Amino acid sequence: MLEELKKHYGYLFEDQLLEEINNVSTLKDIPEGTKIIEVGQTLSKMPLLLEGAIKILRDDDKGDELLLYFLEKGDTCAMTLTCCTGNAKSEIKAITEIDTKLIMVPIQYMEIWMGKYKSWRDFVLQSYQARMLELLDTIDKIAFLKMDERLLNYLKDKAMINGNTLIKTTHQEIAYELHTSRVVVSRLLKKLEQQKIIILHRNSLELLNI
Amino acid sequence: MLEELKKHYGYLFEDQLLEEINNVSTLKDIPEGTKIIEVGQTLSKMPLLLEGAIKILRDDDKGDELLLYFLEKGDTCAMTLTCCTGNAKSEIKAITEIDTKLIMVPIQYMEIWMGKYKSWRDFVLQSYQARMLELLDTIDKIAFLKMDERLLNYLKDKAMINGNTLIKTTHQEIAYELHTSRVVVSRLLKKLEQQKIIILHRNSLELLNI
DNA sequence: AAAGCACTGTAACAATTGTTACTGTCAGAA
DNA sequence: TTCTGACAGTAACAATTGTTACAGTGCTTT
Repeated sequence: MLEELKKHYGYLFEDQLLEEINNVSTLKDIPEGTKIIEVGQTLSKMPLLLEGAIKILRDDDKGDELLLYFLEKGDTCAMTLTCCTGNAKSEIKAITEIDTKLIMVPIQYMEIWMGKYKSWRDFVLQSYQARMLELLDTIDKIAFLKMDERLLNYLKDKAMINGNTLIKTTHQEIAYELHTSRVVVSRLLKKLEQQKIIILHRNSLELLNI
Repeated sequence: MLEELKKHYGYLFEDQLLEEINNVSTLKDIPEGTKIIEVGQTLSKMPLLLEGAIKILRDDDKGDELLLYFLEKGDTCAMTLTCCTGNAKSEIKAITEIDTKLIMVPIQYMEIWMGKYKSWRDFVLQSYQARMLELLDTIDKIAFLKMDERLLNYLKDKAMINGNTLIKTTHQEIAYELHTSRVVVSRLLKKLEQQKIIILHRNSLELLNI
């Protein structure tokens, strides 16, 4: 595990910290589509991504859902960080977008390392900042863009994360993540197809003109 | 100034830190309606609120605007915090909502105190967390609520912050902050008046049934 | 007093988004 | 093969939000 840690976090953390992480953490391989964090769940470990991608969703009590952003390798879940400084319940839902490899660190080390390692402090602050900017970006998209632009945006993000212009998903799933209805998604996707921006298949679609 | 610092931050910071803050900071009284931070502005000081309230707005290049949240006493601007860990440009606009008293701390101390004082670390992390939750809340409102609900929500927040159910503003200003049009706001306000939830005046309105 | 200006009310209409309903298609299960 | 259920296409309509245009009202300035 130390090898992989060094590969992905070696440029951030000193050897001593890498070793500490290695000593207290567990490595996990998680298949695509697995729910790893639920809203309201109490968290005792924070994830550090090695490979793969995770989608972070907002979920409210009435079944409303909305995609916030994706996490990639080198990222950590800032929402987990917040759990160490106050409320311990998750405000979000996290699902692996593709097969993912990550390290779980017991959250008590978060605080310990904050005092001990500047590199860890910087990492935590940098994570907060990155997630903050992602949230702002999400707000921009919801507030300032129309559904057709949001949809195209979503497809491009998805293609990027998956490293593939062939996107395997259903109209219903897209509708959930953009918080709209399946019919609206079908309608707009059809328009995108007419504009030769995508090609529609069953259970998948293809993004052209990347 | 030390007196006021102790009054508002004494329960958070140890005496030594309070004194350090006192030594390097400047106290400012800022009248209502003053723009204190603009989008794209480079920040060299971070504000700590003593009295008053500040509204934080998202502003894009095309003149779109959106209210994100309000800051009150004891709060700091997490967006300023992000400037210390990477990009130095502000992503947001800040305007005093009422007369405001605050301390400006040169940002280089942010990093210094992070290593030196646990209480400062906790404060910074706690600020990040609070602002993160505010942003999530903002996203909930934009994504899941209709304009009439958002409007009422906005009016209640505004009344709370000002400590007054008489809200002095124009329909146009509300429209900007909710990112909609003046006509829509007028229309919905009229409905709220018919439902006996508010009373409309010129340049102001009154919130009933608090 | 008259003019100018910001603010509000309202109508009429357009565009976008949401909803319901029904149809056809495809893939896997029985 | 037939049945079933998930998925996609489409029409028709409703609701919400955005836009344009114009009129009236109160305040300030000239």
